[in-house]
Amino acid sequence: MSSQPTIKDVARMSGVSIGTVDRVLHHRGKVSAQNEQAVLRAIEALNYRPSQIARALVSRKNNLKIGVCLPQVESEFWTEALSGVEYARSKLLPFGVELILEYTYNYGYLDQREAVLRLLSKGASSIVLVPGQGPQSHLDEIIPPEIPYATVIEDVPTSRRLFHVGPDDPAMGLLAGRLATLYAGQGFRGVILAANQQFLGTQQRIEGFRSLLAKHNPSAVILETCDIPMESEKIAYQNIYETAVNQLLRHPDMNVFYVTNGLTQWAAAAVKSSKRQGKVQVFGYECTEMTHDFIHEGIIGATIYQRPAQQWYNALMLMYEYLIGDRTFEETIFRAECSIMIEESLPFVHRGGISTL
Amino acid sequence: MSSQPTIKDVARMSGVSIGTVDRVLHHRGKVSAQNEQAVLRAIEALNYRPSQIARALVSRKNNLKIGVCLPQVESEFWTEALSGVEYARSKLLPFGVELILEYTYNYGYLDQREAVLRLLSKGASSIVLVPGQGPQSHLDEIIPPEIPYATVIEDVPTSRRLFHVGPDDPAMGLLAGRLATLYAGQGFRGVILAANQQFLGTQQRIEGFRSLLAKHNPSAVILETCDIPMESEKIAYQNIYETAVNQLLRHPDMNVFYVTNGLTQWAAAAVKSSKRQGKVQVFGYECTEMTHDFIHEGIIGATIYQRPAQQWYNALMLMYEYLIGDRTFEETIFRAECSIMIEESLPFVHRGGISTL
DNA sequence: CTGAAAGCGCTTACAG
DNA sequence: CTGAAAGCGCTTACAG
Repeated sequence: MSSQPTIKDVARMSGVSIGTVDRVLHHRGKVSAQNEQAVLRAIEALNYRPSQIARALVSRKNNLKIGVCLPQVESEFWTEALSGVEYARSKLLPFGVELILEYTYNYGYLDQREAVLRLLSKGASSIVLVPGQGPQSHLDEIIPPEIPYATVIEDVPTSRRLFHVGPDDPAMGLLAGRLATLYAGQGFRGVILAANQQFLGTQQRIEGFRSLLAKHNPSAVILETCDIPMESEKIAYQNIYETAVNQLLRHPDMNVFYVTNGLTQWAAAAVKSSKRQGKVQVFGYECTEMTHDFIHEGIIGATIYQRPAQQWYNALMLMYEYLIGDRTFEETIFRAECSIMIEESLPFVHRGGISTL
Repeated sequence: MSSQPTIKDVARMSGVSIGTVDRVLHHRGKVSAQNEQAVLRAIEALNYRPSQIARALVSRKNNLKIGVCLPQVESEFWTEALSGVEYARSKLLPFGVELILEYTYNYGYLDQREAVLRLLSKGASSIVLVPGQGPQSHLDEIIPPEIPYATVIEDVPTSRRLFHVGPDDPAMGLLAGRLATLYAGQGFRGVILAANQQFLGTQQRIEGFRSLLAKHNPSAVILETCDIPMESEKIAYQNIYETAVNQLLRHPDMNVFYVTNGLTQWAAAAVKSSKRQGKVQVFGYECTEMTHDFIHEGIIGATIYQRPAQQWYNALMLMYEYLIGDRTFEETIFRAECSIMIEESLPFVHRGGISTL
């Protein structure tokens, strides 16, 4: 029942001033080995934990700045990611933390370099970003070594990133395979529409999808795997739509589309316009108003929703906890919790936002 | 860009001391009408919001006490609920909020009356609880009108509860029906094991389950619906196990068990011991280490996991936000987000805790 | 290397 | 009715 020990208790117990306790707490300044030991012992003995509240109150004046960098493209996926950032901002503001946003406009790393420089010039002391495409080492080269950073959505495991928050792509592929198999059953004849095939995640999803079929639905046939060019999101819409239309014409007997990313709804639109609904069902990812409707209509059988807002929120909170020294990472990969969107599960999922409201 | 206004800014703008501002903020003490107006105007003009951080630091001594009342029964469901309460406690403690726990030992309302009285005598100024069985009005009678309260898991919509956090039972029934249909397909021959049939939620789940079958799997046959007595959780384990064993003997051609609650794993155990795995698949609710294993073995096809820890955490945070005057409720029902547990979705779900880690 | 002091934004006695 | 002061537990200059 006695209240938590404070820095004062530690100071008294170890016979030093609270200033010195603070120094050993943060490894800043010099402390004699003797005093350091005494303080460490006292912390241990009292099981002292610094008060986040007091820390936050003080940091009201230092103003921590976390830089955020994500693609600005016209899609609901990134809009939703942004809403996670905004939510984190509102939670962090009272703790004296400022979020600074900069955007990239394509998935390249040159663009990203510019964005990172803008963040740094605005005073960001740490960064959370979606890595662009480029050499594995590009993040380490772009971001100065004293700036801690973390990745979201896409990982660069060989970089010095502090941690990564993102989906488990191989598992997402397996799950998609299972759902497609459950709905399409034995007569499975599918076409894969693969966008962003240069991304490791896309490859892993396809691999997972195929391996589930191989194991649990051996009679399933994959008629074709089509690459969807993705220079921009808008062009990608058209590309996938047209590709889907063509595939439907080419394969009168197909009954499944598997789309490897959030473009799922456009393949569904193609199915609808071709009047093949009821004959062809779409499986893919993410959750928008359109996918919602297509699921109700039965054109989309299921999607797997990776909750980008939640991922961004989690990533920013983790970075904050790290910055205030409250958190270390033994495990550096944090997997997104995904939701299975089928007709009967729609009522359970808050679309477009954070679940912890 | 300029930082948040503080109480000092309000004081300066309205030409009074911060003490006076504080008085109007909390309607305590007497303030001249003139000064009160000035302060109110300044608050409005600056859009001033008191810092929760500073407030928390001051109230290191606990002023707020939230009473919590839940069943203490030997089951992983309630253990998990408790872990949500503990998590909320750890988050709330630094803000000077104390959670007081009292348990009920059966689902009756007389027992609950005692628990509530104990909470009140310990100084609870608000209550969050799982309503016991009894007349719809019993909560309003048990809990004094000046004490705000909220319900979790089970609702009493006609009471004056502030809000309710709980699962959407009809939808959970539909979803279970869909999952069973996807796995069992056309030759569906099922037995329903219904525990706690006196609960409205149980009835709604069964209703949902049946109606999905009627609509999407008309050839499905429900062989029997068995009531499982639930005097205590431990007795219920045995009851459902024995009932399942008997049903397996009676119906050599059955291939589905639908269990209406967290006892799912015991029906699965019966299937396993009868050596009917591969022939009979179980569908039901919640997620424990045992269900996890049974899903891997294919004995359980799917469960729907309502995340009791998350529900409790959400409910307590909502109550806190209400108490500090930060929140009003236009909508009073908050639906639990449920997860579909099938073999391929197991990697996505953190079992037993809070997802926002 | 170390300590004393100021201050983060608020609440709570205490004096007028 | 009102204001000035002390203090919640920290961090950050500033002096030794």
